[in-house]
Amino acid sequence: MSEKAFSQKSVEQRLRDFLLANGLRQTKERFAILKAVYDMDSTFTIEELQRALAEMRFRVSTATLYNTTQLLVQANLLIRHPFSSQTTLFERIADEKPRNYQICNNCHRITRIKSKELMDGINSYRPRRFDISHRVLYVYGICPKCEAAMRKKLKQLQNNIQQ
Amino acid sequence: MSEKAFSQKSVEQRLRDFLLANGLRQTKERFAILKAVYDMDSTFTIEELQRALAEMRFRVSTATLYNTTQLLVQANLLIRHPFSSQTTLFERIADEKPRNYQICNNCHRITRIKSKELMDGINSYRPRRFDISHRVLYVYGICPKCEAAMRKKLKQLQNNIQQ
DNA sequence: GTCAGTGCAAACTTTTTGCAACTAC
DNA sequence: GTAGTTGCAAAAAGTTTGCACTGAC
Repeated sequence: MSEKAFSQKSVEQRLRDFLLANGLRQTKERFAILKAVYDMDSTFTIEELQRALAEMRFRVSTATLYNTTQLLVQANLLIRHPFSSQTTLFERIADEKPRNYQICNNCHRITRIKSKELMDGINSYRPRRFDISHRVLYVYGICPKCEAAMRKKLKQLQNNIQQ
Repeated sequence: MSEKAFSQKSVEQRLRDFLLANGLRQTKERFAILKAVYDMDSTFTIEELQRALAEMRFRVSTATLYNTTQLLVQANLLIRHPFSSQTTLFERIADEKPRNYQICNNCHRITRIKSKELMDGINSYRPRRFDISHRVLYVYGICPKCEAAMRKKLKQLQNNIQQ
């Protein structure tokens, strides 16, 4: 599915189309998981997704969750994130929202970048033979908090040497 | 370490400085691993790094590899990638090289994007209170190969329905 | 009725941890 | 000498797999 077609259909319809196009079945699990995914408002893990479904009184096995999230990623309804070390983080694909993140190398805190200029800069890239679903930018560095902490530490060390 | 200071020092010197600034020891393991990392020319896993070190006749434990890669990431000498599901992929930080990747949602093939315009668009973002080490852009979508395959599949399906 | 999809549990892979031994400072 | 580091092995965490059962088509 191309980027432009995004907001024109409901996510349920998009899933239906995807399943049909690929000869896959329309199971209640898949739609329940889709709903749960779109009820989450930030990034989430498989485990959190399972808890959310449990609160909806919908039990699904872990295996199905793994299968289905993979499927939703393929259907461009879900995005799979890098940040964390062990666990995979997911996030629903919510149309126009810019997906630009700032990540601290030290404390690993993640913040969204809201810069129209940056967004435009990224969106200006339009390859000919590659049907883009979405773009994600990660800006790594040291956040102000950690920077201050490091500076302080270094200063202490220098004082120790001088003594 | 700020972006500008990048190419001015050798990687060994940068590691030395980082260790000093943080009161950490200068062990032969850390420098051997750094060398191995900078001898790799593409992305690599922990396991591949261990093999590379073995070829250098340098044995290190897995635990040390995990510790040290984490340390190198903090020192802005190494970057930790998202792509793969299970295994973490690493890549050395090699200065000016653009880190813009195109990833197929279907076959997961990764290609580097070489677009000066895009690079400039991304680099124009300069936050005030965040010391950037590097930027990574991931452009997700469907590659031409998979697009063709999907189109074919859909066509076949439609033919089946018509029969 | 058939076969894709699901649940369950076991297996597997990757990463982390605890502790004794080592070594940079 | 004394911590910070390392190696080893065991444990933990996350993900995948095999198989029997279920339900979408």
